[in-house]
Amino acid sequence: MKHQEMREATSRAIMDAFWSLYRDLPVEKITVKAICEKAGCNRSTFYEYYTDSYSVLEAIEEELMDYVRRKLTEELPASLARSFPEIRLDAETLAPLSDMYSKRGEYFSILTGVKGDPYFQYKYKQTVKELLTEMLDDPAKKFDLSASIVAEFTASALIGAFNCWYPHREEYPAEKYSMLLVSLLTNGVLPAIHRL
Amino acid sequence: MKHQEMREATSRAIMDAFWSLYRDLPVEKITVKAICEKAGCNRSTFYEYYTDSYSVLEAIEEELMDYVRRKLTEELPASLARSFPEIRLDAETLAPLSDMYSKRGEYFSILTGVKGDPYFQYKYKQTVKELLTEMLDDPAKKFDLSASIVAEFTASALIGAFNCWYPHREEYPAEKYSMLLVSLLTNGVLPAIHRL
DNA sequence: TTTTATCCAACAACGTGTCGTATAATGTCG
DNA sequence: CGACATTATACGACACGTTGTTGGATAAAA
Repeated sequence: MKHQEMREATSRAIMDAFWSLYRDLPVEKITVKAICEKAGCNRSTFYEYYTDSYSVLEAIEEELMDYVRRKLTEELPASLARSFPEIRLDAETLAPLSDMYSKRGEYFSILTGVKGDPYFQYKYKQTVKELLTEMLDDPAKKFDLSASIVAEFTASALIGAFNCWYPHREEYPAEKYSMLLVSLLTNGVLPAIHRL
Repeated sequence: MKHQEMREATSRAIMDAFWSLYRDLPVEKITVKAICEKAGCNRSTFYEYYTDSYSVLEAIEEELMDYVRRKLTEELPASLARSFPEIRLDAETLAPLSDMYSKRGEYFSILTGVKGDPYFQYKYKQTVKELLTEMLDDPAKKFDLSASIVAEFTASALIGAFNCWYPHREEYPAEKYSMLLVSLLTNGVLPAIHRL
């Protein structure tokens, strides 16, 4: 095997080992030793790739965020543009989103869950917020605190709702879920409660 | 000083020491040693009160949640009842909330922030969700997944919005903030964006 | 032949949790 | 009131595990 391939393979083995531990344990309980035993590499080797357990988590998050950024700032806007002139929030238009969640759902679910990483939530929300504020007509409003609060409100709501739905995605169809979301976003929470 | 008073004083000194460290550091960087140096007690003494650093955080959260529960399930419903027959979401009616946030705002801000504790967020959301689902007319809906998603959506949104607003509370009046929230809840996000 | 990836063993440093013991203040009971 | 038991805390010591580093060995790749 070539050296470059080996580096990537080892780096990935460490990431995967970390993740399989992270499914069950909080970060602080995950030792470098345990990671290396799972990854099948020497503990010294670990330190040639990462500085500590947390830096593995960061690397995983960074990789995921690259994926998210591609989906949210390239594929989704392109898909929305195709629905021109109106913005149709239907299954076809939102395909990049459902694709993203079906492929990486577990990562989101765990990272934003009870034993997750608040710093990931922060980064994720930042990206969602950027997307939302870019949709504003008036560029001056982008730095407005009200706009910022609305964006944060929305991003948090979407993440929370996803976390609630994801474990039940088998019984509760994705179609129904995204319709509920669209309704919540366009009409507000209070009307939705009375309509339940 | 009486023994009981001493116990409470020591316990509180440890909590306060922990919190003053927690303002700057993530939990995993907070050692029992550092807590005891700040609290001015021996490390052995620490273990007579708590099992580890995390259990101090839990105690702080538990105390805060008791306060939250009292505000949300006693004072707020009482205040809402006084606004009978209509539910007025004005400053006077929402006084228990603004009181809570002005007194414990820093705790919420840090615990639900970037270096915060996702488990606290979970517990906090649970309480908010309980409050929201209790407001439903039809008791059967309480266990409905849709209702649960709407509640989670709302609770997450409120927490996120608060975190965004809190650091700017001096420039951005609480009145304006709560009006924005009421508008977001009753009319939805999308109309609010166009109205910004 | 040189560079590179990994392995291995050993190291000091640090934090952890648990002891046993000491001491002083507090509470109880005759 | 005074003797005794209880309690909160202090102190020092201990074995243990994890950490991050280092120097040297091996084997494959360039």
